[in-house]
Order: sequence, then structure tokens, then C-alpha cells
Amino acid sequence: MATVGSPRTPGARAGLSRGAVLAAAREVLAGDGLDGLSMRAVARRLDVAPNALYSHVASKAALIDEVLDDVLGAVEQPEVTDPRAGLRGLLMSTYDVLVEHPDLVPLYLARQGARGPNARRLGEVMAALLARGGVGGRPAVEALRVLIVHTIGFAAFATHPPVEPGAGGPLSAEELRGNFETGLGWVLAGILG
Amino acid sequence: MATVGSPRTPGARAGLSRGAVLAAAREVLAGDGLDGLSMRAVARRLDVAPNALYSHVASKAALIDEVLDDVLGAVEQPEVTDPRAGLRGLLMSTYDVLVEHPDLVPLYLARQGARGPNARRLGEVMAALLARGGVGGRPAVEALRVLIVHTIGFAAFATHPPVEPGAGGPLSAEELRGNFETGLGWVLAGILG
DNA sequence: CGGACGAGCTGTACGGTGTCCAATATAGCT
DNA sequence: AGCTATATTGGACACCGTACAGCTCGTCCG
Repeated sequence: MATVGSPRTPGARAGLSRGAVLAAAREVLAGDGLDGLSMRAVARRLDVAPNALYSHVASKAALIDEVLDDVLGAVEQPEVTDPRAGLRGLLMSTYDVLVEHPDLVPLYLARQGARGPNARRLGEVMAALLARGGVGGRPAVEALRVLIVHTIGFAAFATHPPVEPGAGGPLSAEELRGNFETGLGWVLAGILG
Repeated sequence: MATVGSPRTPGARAGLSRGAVLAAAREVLAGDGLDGLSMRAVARRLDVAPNALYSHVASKAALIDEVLDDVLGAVEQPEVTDPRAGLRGLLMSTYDVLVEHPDLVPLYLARQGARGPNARRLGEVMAALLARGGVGGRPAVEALRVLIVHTIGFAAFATHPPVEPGAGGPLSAEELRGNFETGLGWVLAGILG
């Protein structure tokens, strides 16, 4: 999960750390949902005054950004070098990670993905796979965008299903995942020919 | 834009109406952006106490839901009956409408589309087009989902561009629209064969 | 060993939010 | 005219994010 510890700076009392704040935020999120995620709630969970958080995090938005990127650290990077299989594996893993954190998905949605080092790393891996498949430059940027949209968007559907437009009962997680993979196949076919 | 007027109920003072509240909310949104959209701001614009809004709208969430569905009334319904052309036209129009309301897009994103009558009507039209293309039942539901995800997701990219992963300057609105249409073509090819 | 430094944390406070309650004003119907 | 149902108000509650000043304490320098 790639949470880092602080390297013992001078004047540091025993208490908090950036990682602890991050962890507490994720616990609050898991327990009380997105609406329950407030600075005060995080501080309460750490038995600390709300302002104390600001020694470790610039703002609530920054906190959320860090949580989002942190979670992406769990995405498995494919060992295959075949573009289609690699992208499929990477994005399926991304989808799985997102679905494991339902409360975070609307946040990814609202921010169009994360922005930290983990997210950047994933973007680079995807770009490399595309390049290996002969897709580079502007088309690669476009393809990347379609893939990311499809993945986050579908994770959102899986975690926060809206009203079903047609008919049929609620879909199981497996069906949804299959649905995602099918659509992913279409998109990859379009990208890689 | 399909805003409705109230049919003059007894005891009604000259003032407000559900439609007026909706309109004021959209004006605030256009003027001050999403962050500026508060019940108090809407009330201020109507020269009215904040609580007065609650006579016409159940909650802020309900207000937002109605605004979202309202905007969808501007989507052009295709006259064509050919599934591919019809879906393409419908979704391109949806994309255009979404892009015209940048501040609303994150809200569509967060709620996975709208839920009111306009949204339902669009869903039915799409389902009918799919059925005419020989896609029905569960596969139609899946296809619908992929299409909606692609459209809203891409509108989000167009209106709130994240950091570009690869390289190249910022994309123009036309390029983005073309990018959307290309991806849409891939998806439609996958759905309709 | 002692003092200074600087970071972590707290108390307090400001301006904002969504929304509930009781009370008032107003329009239409009988 | 009186009644009733509704719209609207004033006030309040419980939160929110976060800025500022000050205290506490570990660490380092002299």
C-alpha cells in the first residue's frame, strides 16, 4: 500500500505522522463513508485536535489526493510484454482495486483519477505497452484516455449502481466484472486493431 | 429546457415556484461554479430566506438531481432508425449537452447520470435502438452501460482535463470531441458487430 | 550542562454550510 | 367573513474547513 513513515525530524513528539493521518482517513472512510469523512472525524479517530492534521497535510483536498494515490499502489503490474494482454491485465487489476474501495470511487471520478506518483507510474507503464503495440504520440494519449475512462467509469457503475434502464434483476459482481472486460476487449480491439 | 411551472395551488403567494428555484440554481452554478452552489446562494439570488427553498425542493441533493435531469432535456433525439447512426447521434448530442455545462459534469459523474424523466426517456430510446440492432436483454443492458460510461466519462475529460500522462500540448475542444467519437465508434463496433 | 530553536499540538475563533422548528402572512374557497 | 392550506420568515442547531496565537517538548549547539 506504499505508506511511508517519517524519518524522525527534530522536535518530533511521539504522536502523529503523515502515514497515520492517511490511515485514519481511510478508516473513517471505510466506517462512515464519504459523507462521514471530515477533518474533524479523522482527528477524533486519532484523539487529536482537528488542527493537528494540518501539520502533516496541506488541506483536506490534499489528504484525499494522497489517499487516492496510495490505494493505487496495490495495482499489479503485468509481467507480460504483449500489449493487449498487458493492458488487459493492468486494467483488470486496476478495476479490482477500485472495486475493493467503493467509497473512494466517486472521488476518483470527481478528480479523473489520482495524480500522485503511483498514478503516474501506471500511466507510464500503459504508455510503454501502447508504444510496444505500435501506438504512440497523440493516438496513444487518446487511447489512454479511453481506457482510463472506461475503467474508472465502470468501477463506478459496479460500486454505485444507478437505476437499471432496461430490465433484469441486479447484476452480480462477477457479471459486472465480465461486463467490464467485454467492453475493455472492444476498446482494445479498436486501439490495437 | 423543459422547465415546468406550478399549476397555481391555493394559498400560493406570488413568489417562488419549483421552476424558479431550478433556474436560480442553474444561474448560481453558471456564475459561481460548483463550489458557489449553496442553498443560501440560491435563496439570495431569489431574494428569499434560505428555508423558503424547502417548500419547493426536498433537499439540496434533490435540487441538484432535478437540475441534472432538466439539462438532459436539451439532448436531441435522432430521427434515424438505423441503430448505429441513431446511437451515434444520440450520444454525440448528449456529449455536446454535457460539455455545454462544465460545472454539472462532475455531478453527473458522482451520481452516474441523472435519474429523472428525461434521463429515463433517453435510456428507453437507446434501448429501442439497440433492440432494432438485434441487441436485447442482458447484453443490451451491458451495452447501454458501456455507452453511458464512455459518454459521461469523456465529457468529464473534456471539461476537467487532468494532467496529461504522455506529452503534447492541451487538446482543443474539437480534438476532444473527435477523440470521443473515435472511442464511441470502437464501442459501437463491439456492440453491433 | 544549559539554553535556544523549531516542530507538534491545542484552544479558540471566524465564517460558512444544510436543514429543522415555531410563528407569521397571505391567497383561495365556502 | 371566516377557515384552511400553503409560502415564507426569523432564529437556531450542529456541523464544517481552517487560520492564528501560544504552549510543550524533543533535539541540537555551545
